[in-house]
Amino acid sequence: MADNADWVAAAETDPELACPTSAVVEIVFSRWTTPILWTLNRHGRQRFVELERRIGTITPKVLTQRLRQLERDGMVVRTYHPEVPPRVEYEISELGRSLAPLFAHLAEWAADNLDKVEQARHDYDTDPPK
Amino acid sequence: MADNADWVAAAETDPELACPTSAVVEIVFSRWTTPILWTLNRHGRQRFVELERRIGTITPKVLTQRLRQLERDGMVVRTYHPEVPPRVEYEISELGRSLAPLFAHLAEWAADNLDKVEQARHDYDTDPPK
DNA sequence: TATAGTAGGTACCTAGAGGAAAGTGACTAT
DNA sequence: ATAGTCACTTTCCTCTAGGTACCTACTATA
Repeated sequence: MADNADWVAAAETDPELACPTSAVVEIVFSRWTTPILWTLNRHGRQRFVELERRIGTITPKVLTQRLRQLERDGMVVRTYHPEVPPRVEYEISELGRSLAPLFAHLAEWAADNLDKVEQARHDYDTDPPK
Repeated sequence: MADNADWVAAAETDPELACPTSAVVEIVFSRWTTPILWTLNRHGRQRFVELERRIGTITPKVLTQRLRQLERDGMVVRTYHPEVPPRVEYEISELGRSLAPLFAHLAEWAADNLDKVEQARHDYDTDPPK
């Protein structure tokens, strides 16, 4: 069903960019967005510092930037509690959750094919062309 | 089927990065790779300049870089014909073609949800929080 | 008194990605 | 003799994503 015909058909919708997925790739797969969405989906509603600690290597500045972007795109819902100390909670939106099957698909492809990529890299590096 | 359980199950495979899809995202969705793979899949085996013209805005330097990377990752097959002028043909590999359903899935999500993202952005911009 | 915790904001800096433009080599067509 | 083709390569330059470090206000705790 999701075969070559789908791909070709979808391509017709945006002939000028030669790739109808460019827009969605920028939204969904720009830097840090997958770990953030993944963590939010995995652990449910959580606070800024929890997110920061779970992702591990992200800096607060960048985490804020990405969360704002995801909020603007409607993928994440931010709830501010005006307390002291301040409390802010982030959760994935319905739109964000609608990516779950896609992410699962991606994870499945990775499980099936990542070792092939590794193998190809090894082959290329041990016997470089020309 | 591809629901929350899949997502969670996949997450268990790489606890340290908090996101099992990071690796595959870098391989498949790094800059220019989707337009290149899309064009290769759409128009079949083709030469460097054809690719260049179809993608439109890419520079030869970057196109070469991305094609090398895709070749190393086993997504693209390069064939060199030592003629004058030189002739090089690129085609998508079997591994690359195995991404087709995933890309179709992505295009489907885009068709269903891109306008929601647009709407969310508009709402955010016309009535910014706080 | 001073320190920690929270959710950021701000200023500064650097590395690296990517663009522009020209060059290359070997041959062909005019 | 000159120009053109192809598939790059090289050089130079810009831009920006992202990192480091420090700052904010307010309170509870030691």
